[in-house]
Amino acid sequence: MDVTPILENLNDAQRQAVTAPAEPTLVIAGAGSGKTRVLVHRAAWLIDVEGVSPQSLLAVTFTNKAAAEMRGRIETLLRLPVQNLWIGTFHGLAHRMLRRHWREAGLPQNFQIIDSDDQLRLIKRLLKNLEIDDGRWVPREIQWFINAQKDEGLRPQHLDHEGNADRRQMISLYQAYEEICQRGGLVDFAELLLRAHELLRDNAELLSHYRRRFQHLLVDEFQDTNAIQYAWLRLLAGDSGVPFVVGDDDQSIYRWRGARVEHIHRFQTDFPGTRIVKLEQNYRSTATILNAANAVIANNSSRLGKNLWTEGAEGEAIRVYSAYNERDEADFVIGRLRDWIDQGNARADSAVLYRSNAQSRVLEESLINAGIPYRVYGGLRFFERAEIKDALAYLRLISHRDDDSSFERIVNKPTRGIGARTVELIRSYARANACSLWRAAGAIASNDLSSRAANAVSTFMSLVERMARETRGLDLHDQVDHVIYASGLVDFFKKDKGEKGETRVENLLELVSAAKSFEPDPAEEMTPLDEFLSHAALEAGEGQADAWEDCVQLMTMHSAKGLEFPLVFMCGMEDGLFPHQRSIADPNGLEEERRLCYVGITRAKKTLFVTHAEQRRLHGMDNFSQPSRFIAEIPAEHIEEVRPRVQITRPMRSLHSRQGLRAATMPNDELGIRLGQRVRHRKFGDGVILNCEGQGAHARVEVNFETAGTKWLVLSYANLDLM
DNA sequence: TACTATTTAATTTTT
DNA sequence: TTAAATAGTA
Repeated sequence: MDVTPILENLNDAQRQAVTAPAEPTLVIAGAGSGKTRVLVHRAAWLIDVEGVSPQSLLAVTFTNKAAAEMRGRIETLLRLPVQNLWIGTFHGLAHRMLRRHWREAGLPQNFQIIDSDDQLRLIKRLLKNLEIDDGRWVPREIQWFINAQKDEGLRPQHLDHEGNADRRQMISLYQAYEEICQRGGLVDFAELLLRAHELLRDNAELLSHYRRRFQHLLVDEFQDTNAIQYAWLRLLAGDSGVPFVVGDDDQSIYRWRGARVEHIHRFQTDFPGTRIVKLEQNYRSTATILNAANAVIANNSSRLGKNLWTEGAEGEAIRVYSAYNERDEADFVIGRLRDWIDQGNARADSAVLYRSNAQSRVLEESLINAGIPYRVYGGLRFFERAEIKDALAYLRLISHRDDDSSFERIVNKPTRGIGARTVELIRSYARANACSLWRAAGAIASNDLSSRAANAVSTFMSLVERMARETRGLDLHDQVDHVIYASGLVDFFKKDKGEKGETRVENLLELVSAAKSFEPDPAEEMTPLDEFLSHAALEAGEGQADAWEDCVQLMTMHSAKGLEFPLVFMCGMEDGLFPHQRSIADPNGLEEERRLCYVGITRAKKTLFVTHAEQRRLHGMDNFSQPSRFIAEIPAEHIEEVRPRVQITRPMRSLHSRQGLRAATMPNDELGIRLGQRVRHRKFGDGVILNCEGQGAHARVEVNFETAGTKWLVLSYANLDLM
């Protein structure tokens, strides 16, 4: 057998991992060390060389995109399509099992998946039903609580209120939420995992079937598995399954949503004799960038320990720029981007990273002004758009009349005279009789409603029945097409004035094409419609379109994980922003921020700019902050400070206040600025001028405040009062 | 029911 | 600042 294609171009460590014997294996893979590569080649090795049937392989990835990419790469390597190979996210795989064994899992055959938005609505409705004050019991917090419990594998009955009344209430809300979901055949994301775990745990036959089937379990991004995912994996592996997991403890950035790095440690005790392979050679970044990243992450405790190295060049120094404010910061970024583009580089090879989404705004404004095309990652995705969810709700109701969450969503959309009063009556009937809203509506329409309301309700119900009848037997996309018109949604959004309505209609039409290109899996026993609906919930689709255009990439550092760019900017590197204020006090939080910083730095292949602003407008308030402590953690020899501020001669359009304009044009002495002058600042209080430099718009003064300490302030922004 | 004024709160996000 | 949710008004 010729194994060259599978092993060529692998380094020793990679090869060792790929060809490891059938024993539990933990691959610690640093950033840019060829992690995905190892997984792909491992799968190919098992199939092609070890003769393992694709059917005996289970591969888990973090996102759907990663799953699709992995499948593609395995097929390319093997030069044949691999059927019967289960690759997917934990959620996707759990879903698959639940569909196959819905009966054993205690679910209705056509159970529906709800996303976090649906979940939140459901919780809000629940609170209203129980007449619980949603000011004291914040829906988001309840949602958070429920998901956190599920992530840990805990049902309400496992929870103890610990004598705490608030906690007791939370638990009973969790319980009530579960009952609603069960009645409506609704399954949220965490529930998929929890059910799938219970399914295997409580069904010895199923468990042994799957254990026999899946000999090899490949897991990507292992550091980001949560408790229930890990438990499922361990259960599935049993004593005979061979887990092969790949992860990087230094890139664990999702603790806040249940991920536990500790699983990397635990893996070694749960699977005695685990073989550990470390991938430390980096093929992405320059030595400078790697050394900087290594130095930063070295400040974290309890690491597995790993040092990235490269055979590549040292590369250029990391450039650090201190901006006056966020606009100056943006201007700086735009200037460097211009240089980059002028040198003939692709815009798409550059990325601007930030800690929180709010920071993108200023950058976007400047990019628009400069006429540089850009794309912002994140935000609403296709299947999350309101109009799409409306259409899906109709489809779901057609498939599943008892789906309360869909019922509520579209019962009066487009408006058909079923107002809050009527819906409230339906709700209370449903509550009293423990039935679905659909049934309640049917029961109530003939008795308890005013004739007008009763009429409206029965019109709605017969509309749904009619759509169900008329779409029966049609192709999926014809069903969708029929529903968006028959429901009146298209006309409803057409009436919306302006571009908004137009885009909504376009999106609805796009939904029809999505249905057209959707390929149902013949192996599944669901109807194509149900399969499409699950797909929509499980895979929300791409964010923005125009992915093909050559443009600058804007995203948070979280969404940058797994990506790489020749040119990278890390913006807003200030204490309070990054590390974020809410993480600073907690050592665990701070370490996670540091890992995020590590992720950010290691995105850069060649050039890295780090910027921070002395003053930043946040929530409408001016804030002054220190450069991020992470900057100080980068060894000085890798840093080059950029100081173009003396030459800046841009017009100060950004000045809003009259004082600002005056300060921008008048010489300092006329403003009364001299050493020793007492001044007052609205935030820092009283102080004395110690020093000053520059004239006009760029004049800065050093002030020693009585309470806030010594600070450099830009005169035109600081709004100092003379005393 | 729809529009407007007021209040409130403000990481990170995939499934 | 601003976006979203809520309360109040026509």
